[in-house]
Amino acid sequence: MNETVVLTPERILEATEDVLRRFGLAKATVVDVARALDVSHGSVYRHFPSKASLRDAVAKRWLDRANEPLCKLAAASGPAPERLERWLRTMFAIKQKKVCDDPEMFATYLALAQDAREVVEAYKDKQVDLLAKVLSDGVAQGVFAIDDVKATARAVFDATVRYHHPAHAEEWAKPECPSRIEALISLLLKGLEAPRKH
Amino acid sequence: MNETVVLTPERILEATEDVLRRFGLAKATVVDVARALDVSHGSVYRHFPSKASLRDAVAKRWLDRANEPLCKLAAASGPAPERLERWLRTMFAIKQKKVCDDPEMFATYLALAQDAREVVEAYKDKQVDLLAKVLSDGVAQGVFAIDDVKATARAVFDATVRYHHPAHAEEWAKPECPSRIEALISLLLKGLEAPRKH
DNA sequence: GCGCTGACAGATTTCAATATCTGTCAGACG
DNA sequence: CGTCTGACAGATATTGAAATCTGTCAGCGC
Repeated sequence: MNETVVLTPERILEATEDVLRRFGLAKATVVDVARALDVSHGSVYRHFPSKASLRDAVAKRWLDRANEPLCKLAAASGPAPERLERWLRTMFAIKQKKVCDDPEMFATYLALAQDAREVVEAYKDKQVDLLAKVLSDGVAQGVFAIDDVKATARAVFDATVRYHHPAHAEEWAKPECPSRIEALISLLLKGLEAPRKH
Repeated sequence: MNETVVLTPERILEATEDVLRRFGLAKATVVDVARALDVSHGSVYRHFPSKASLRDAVAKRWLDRANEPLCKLAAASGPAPERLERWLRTMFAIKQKKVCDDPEMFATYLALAQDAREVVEAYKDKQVDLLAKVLSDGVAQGVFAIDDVKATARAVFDATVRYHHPAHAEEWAKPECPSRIEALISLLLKGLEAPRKH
């Protein structure tokens, strides 16, 4: 079965990710991808209409993989404040890990964030939705007092931009970073909390 | 008196600012500055040891001018929450105005922020100090409950990064921006506020 | 037929020669 | 004397010609 290996979008994405990692976003070409797959570059265009769409698809896959732990956390149960804190810290950790371990892919993501809005916007919206889920759980539990959950989820996302937006990546390794994250999270939690009943 | 106009650092800075505005950061050269002043470029190097130091000095002047209204606001009296909100909104407005009215200088500032840390770091520290001043006034007034004023001032500064850091400038013109600022500020104020005594 | 190839036009990138700029300094000029 | 000039070396930027890449498509081979 499969005596001659078929060319699938999946295989192309795999090869593209390899090529990107090997040559970097700036140097990688569609011809390189085709060479890696041992086909003509015309064949690649049969599956993806443009180089940009190929790059976007790779980035989307990468983002989806990165996002998985956050989806799970948002779906979990337990006290909302703890879950929110955990969710935020996990998001920061994922980003920081990526920027260290997979710098070429991170550069790709950064370039994408700059000139191919749609994919990244959708991804952000998804994350805000996850945040909103945790916040509304907190409201249901009576531990958060929030008027407009969606707007507040956005506000939390905006407030933490410094620790998840790639534009600030170079600051994440600094020694004072953890304590600043600490202060930020506790300020935000205090702002979300419902007044205690005693 | 002053029959032959003397070459002062001040005059050089003036001319440099003009040249930057005219040609943009990428194209402006020390030779251009010298030409504008009708001296040889060697003379400019008598007052500034390098092109970078000249650029930094121009940016510092520009930042100081921009900062002035914020200093005044921090020094004012009145209820801290209102002053904090006003201070933040003023900072956002200044940045937004600059990016519209003076795009070349803003580009200079952006480039500076990327590769000449010191000047910009000092400027940020100053702003955090101003914020801390307002917060500690609020503590004195009994309207803010804050453990570590300095750390909280940093947290507020970090939380609002999206609306004052040049990396996010392109988002400031979007229509949903004001309502997101609204949500962010009210979340932060809620986090700072002392529990009401009734 | 279906999927792939390879040649092609136009756009983009590379590369090396050339020009310009940065930063220095010995000496002119007042 | 102190300030400024202008020539200089090395670094950086510009330029335009050649190479490469992107995206298309007619036609080959299974």
